[in-house]
Amino acid sequence: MRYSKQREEIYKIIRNTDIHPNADWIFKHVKKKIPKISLGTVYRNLKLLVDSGKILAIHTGTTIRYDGNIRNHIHLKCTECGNLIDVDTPDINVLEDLYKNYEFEINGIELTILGKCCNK
Amino acid sequence: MRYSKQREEIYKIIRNTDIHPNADWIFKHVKKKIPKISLGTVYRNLKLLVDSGKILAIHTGTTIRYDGNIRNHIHLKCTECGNLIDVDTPDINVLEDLYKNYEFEINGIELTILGKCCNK
DNA sequence: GTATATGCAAACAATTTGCACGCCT
DNA sequence: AGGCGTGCAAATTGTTTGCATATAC
Repeated sequence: MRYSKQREEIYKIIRNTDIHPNADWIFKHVKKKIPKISLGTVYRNLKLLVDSGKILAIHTGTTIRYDGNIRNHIHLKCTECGNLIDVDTPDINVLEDLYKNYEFEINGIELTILGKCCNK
Repeated sequence: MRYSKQREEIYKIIRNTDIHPNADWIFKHVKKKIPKISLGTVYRNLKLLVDSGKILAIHTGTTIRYDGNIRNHIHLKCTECGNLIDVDTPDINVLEDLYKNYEFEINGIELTILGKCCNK
């Protein structure tokens, strides 16, 4: 993968926020630095960053959201405002143990806990 | 909510499968019973069924999938083929306890465990 | 009879892709 | 110089909506 100014900026933006933004939010923000960037480029780079393990894609709701924190963690998701709060994950080995009889090789988890946060 | 043949068939189909189908799969299957049904009707009824708590919507991946099993449970999701396997959930009270200091009122969870199932 | 549900098609939103050009290496 | 990355616009995919007609109650 070759260096690109666009990809670097996109990555920086994702690393520096905890709101778990979607492609459009990222697009609007990269534009401030690189006004001519196109939405297609944002999507292409997001895919590259996810595939290379630099960021995570969160499939919750209708749009894909992105997370610069690639440590295992859990999201508390507010059903009212969609807000996602990062919390620590219990050790993945506990899960391996719990489901060992399903012949399923665990390599990650996506846990979303639904409820209401203090904004509502 | 008034009775409709269409909604009844859609609900039956979802109850009688464990593949966690998406709207299009459901559409194709209802058509066998009700050939003139439209995709719009399927989507409208899926929303009604979700809102009335008869089925669950699973937001994992790019398309919404539906689940006729409304008991709390966890999905083992294969990253290769997208297959979802139902497994039991640890008591939700354990989670309430674990995250009580976030001022977050838990009312549900969506846990997807990623890995490889025995098809691959 | 009246209001809700339907079928159809058009609209919409999120994401992907083809192509000519530009810029890393 | 060569090839990967970009900008732009058009294409795709999944989902929603407006409207006239049909159907439950």
